[in-house]
Amino acid sequence: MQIRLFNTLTRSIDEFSPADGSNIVRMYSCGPTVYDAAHIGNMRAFLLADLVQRVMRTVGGYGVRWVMNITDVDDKTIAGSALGSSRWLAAMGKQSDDAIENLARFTSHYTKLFVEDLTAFGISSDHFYDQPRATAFISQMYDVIWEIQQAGYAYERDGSVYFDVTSYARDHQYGRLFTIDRENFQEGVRIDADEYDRESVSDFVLWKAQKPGEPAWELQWTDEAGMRHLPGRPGWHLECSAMSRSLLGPLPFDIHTGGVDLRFPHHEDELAQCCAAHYGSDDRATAFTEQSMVWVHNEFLEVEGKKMSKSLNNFFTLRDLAQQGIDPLDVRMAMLGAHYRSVYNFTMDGVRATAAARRRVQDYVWDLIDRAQTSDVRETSADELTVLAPVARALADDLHTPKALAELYTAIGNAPAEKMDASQARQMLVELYTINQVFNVWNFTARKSIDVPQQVRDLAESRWQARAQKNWAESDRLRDELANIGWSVKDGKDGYELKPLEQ
RNA sequence: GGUCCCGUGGUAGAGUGGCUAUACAGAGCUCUGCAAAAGCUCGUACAUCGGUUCGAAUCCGGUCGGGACCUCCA
Repeated sequence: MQIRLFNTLTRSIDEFSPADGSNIVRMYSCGPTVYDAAHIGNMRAFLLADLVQRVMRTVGGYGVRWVMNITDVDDKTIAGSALGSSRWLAAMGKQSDDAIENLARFTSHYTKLFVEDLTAFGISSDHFYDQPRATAFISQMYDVIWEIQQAGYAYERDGSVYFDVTSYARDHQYGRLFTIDRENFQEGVRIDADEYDRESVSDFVLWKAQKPGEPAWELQWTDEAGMRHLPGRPGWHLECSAMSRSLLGPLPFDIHTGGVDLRFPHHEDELAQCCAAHYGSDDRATAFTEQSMVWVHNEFLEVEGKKMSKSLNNFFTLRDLAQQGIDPLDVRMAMLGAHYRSVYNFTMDGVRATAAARRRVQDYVWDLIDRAQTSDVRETSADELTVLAPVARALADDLHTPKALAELYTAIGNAPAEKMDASQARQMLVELYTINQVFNVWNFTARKSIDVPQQVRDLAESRWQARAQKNWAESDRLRDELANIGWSVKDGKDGYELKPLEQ
């Protein structure tokens, strides 16, 4: 099915097709900086990335080569891993004298948490082509810097190397993902000019000089002053340029995802680097200078109508929510209830409502499995869908998950399980299973049989006898007794069903 | 200061010139000894003030409110 996506580069909803004409979508997603556990705002961005790649597979029928970077070197990770840091945890082991090793221990701790969070959030490790760490691609970053220098857009100052935005902007368009008012740039409220000594405030760092005690790698740099080694570490944008072209090249690849805040400066600078490096490389004759054909950005979320912030005490990680008894998959589905390009208002009531809706559909799935007398179902092509075709169409239309869910509920409402025969139920299961390859919030294995203690069985059996004798008082008494020990009983026509009471 | 987005029923959230999305919650009904589940039915919302129009939640302008970006934040 033809997929349409809003592209920040063109500012319009465009029909998607892979740049190289193949059936493989090459996609790069900005991942986390691993200095802390990811909060739900971060998770929304990763969910968008997962949604894109799942829609590409299931609705678009493509194969996907999906890369999500893990940033394991930056100011925060360096500060957190520094000797004597208050953020160093016992779980990270003992600190050594080697700053790079400390950085690696610190970041691998949070990388592990991150991978666990992804799994809990319904994002499958199997779907990744790679989750590269920045520090594993230092030499590829040297190459990018070298090429940018060859193109004439890099200069060194006090041991740091900067990207010369002014020169670049003379030759190429700068401000493609975000309208930049360079006239007013210097009046900006958050310029902290003392941090860098660069020629222009709009220049950004490619290689940041080492400060005492910091982990550092050696960049070999040659200019009019000769060749020297610059101990330092990569600038923020550099890793993404280097890793995306290393793992997804040749450029352009197809889709780049991230949060709206990354449009500028991060993504703007990233694509400028790729473009600049291309002009300094040996194969500049090749036609493409573009990094990615499509750029997809998700809006932010608010919490109870307010910006999420630590000072407002509304700052949540998935782990915080899990401690309050909230299933991460309910959070996933709640987020999918809002379009990715609109601000999503995360509320506790909203998640509870979503949990109820999710459970209702899950019960429907289990009812279908009972009817179909099998849970052995496979994914079908999105083009083969019948009753759920409108769901797939909504997903193909710029990932319109709220509309897709509405269509799903409508379709389910039109097809009650109790009116289906086995083959109808099987067909519906196949369609739901296929759609769930995108949503990934429902379970298609048969309803779990519950271990019922003998004592409970006995009480329930006595109650069934009492009912048969129309001894309603005794029956109700036994129901209360069961409730007291945590079990509910649901009467059917020729039997009853026992379930543990919800906590 | 500059650039830009948004304000919809109790809640969440689509729609974007005429045809009351959808879900959760709520009410009524069917079924049922009762209960639960399931199914059916219902509620007529679009910040505010003006304007354009036969007709506006939808277009235009003002006001109020929330939010984003403007160099390391998803």
